[in-house]
Amino acid sequence: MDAPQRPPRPAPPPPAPRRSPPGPPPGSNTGDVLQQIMAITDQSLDEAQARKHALNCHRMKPALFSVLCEIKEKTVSSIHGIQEVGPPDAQLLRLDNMLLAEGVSRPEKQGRGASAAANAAMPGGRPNDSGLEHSDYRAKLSQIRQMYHSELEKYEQACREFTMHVTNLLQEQSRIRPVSPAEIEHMVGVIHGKFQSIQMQLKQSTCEAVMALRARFLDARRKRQNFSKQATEVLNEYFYSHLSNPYPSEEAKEELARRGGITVSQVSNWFGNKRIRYKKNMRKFQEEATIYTAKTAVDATEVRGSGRQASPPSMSHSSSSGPFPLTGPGDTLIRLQTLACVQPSPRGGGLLAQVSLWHNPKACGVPDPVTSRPGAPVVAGPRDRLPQPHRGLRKLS
DNA sequence: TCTCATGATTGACT
DNA sequence: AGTCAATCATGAGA
Repeated sequence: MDAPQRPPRPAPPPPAPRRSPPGPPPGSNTGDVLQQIMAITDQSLDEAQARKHALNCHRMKPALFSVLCEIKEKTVSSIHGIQEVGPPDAQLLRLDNMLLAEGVSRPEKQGRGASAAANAAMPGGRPNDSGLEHSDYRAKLSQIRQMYHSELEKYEQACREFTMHVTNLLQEQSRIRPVSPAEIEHMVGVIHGKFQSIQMQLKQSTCEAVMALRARFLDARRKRQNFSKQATEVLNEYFYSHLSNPYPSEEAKEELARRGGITVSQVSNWFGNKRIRYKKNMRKFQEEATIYTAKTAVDATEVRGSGRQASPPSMSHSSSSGPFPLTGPGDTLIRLQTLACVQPSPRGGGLLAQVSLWHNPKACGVPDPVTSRPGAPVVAGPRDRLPQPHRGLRKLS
């Protein structure tokens, strides 16, 4: 079909009925065309409706419509090119993968990923480590997940509604202007694309939130943070009340961790550090030892007085030296050493071995390192260490 | 800013 | 696997 010679707008292209209006035949000059247009605008509403109906019923209408659609499609695609269509976004994929790995993408019930991430984030990475931090992390992750899903649902709802609205609108308009199904589909694609970019922003900010959360918990493992006073007291109390054998069993460690609000790994670290530092510089710890052993003695007295146990059973049975009545640091060792000399253990190592290994490899008769030889390292060198009976003892306990 | 204390990490050892 | 010893890294106080 040849292009109309008159201006394309504002009148719809009525090829056939163009002949119907009275007046001069289709003119070749612009004046005639303008006059026709003016005539149309001057028509009453009824007349216009009638003409519209006539146009819709015209036998050439379907053919004309499809041709116009074709032309329009070509024009539109040449203008927009293929800018809307692109490969699946790699970044979006990455975000999806990360959210999936973090357990955020899953619906509310936590998946394995969430708990795995939570475990990984815990200091020591143990599933049973520190319920406090664990639950805190999970709670925050759950909050993020909830927000993410609620926002996602909102966006999807809005997208559905908007798509439906635009589709309806285009279908409505297709009665009066050339709108092909492909164009509607394209429009829907454009809308989805726009909403997808919004979704990506949502995913991105969710990822950021998760990363920040992880950083807070995961990096806390590397970042040194002083223990609370409560934790330090609990650990010190155990250490000084088990000075002859400061090797808590797994159960005792768990109990200490629970009471101090720290992890089992942290308890192990603490005891490792404490043993070494105590041995290296006993003089420095003398005051501390006095305080804590005195405290323990007071507690023990209270227990005897009330007939009740002050500390959990696992704390006292975890080490063979636990139940000894302690009144002071020096007193502790003297009593233990004396006892060890008098009563050698039938197991070969026994208390003597514990005491001598921890404080003095030469066992009895050696001055108490805490009281008599302050500052002097009694410790054997790293390579001439004696065997460690606590291992076997702990296995037996 | 310096120093000390202290929790965490690492490699070797048993 | 648990521990020791050395070392690192960082928080806290002077």
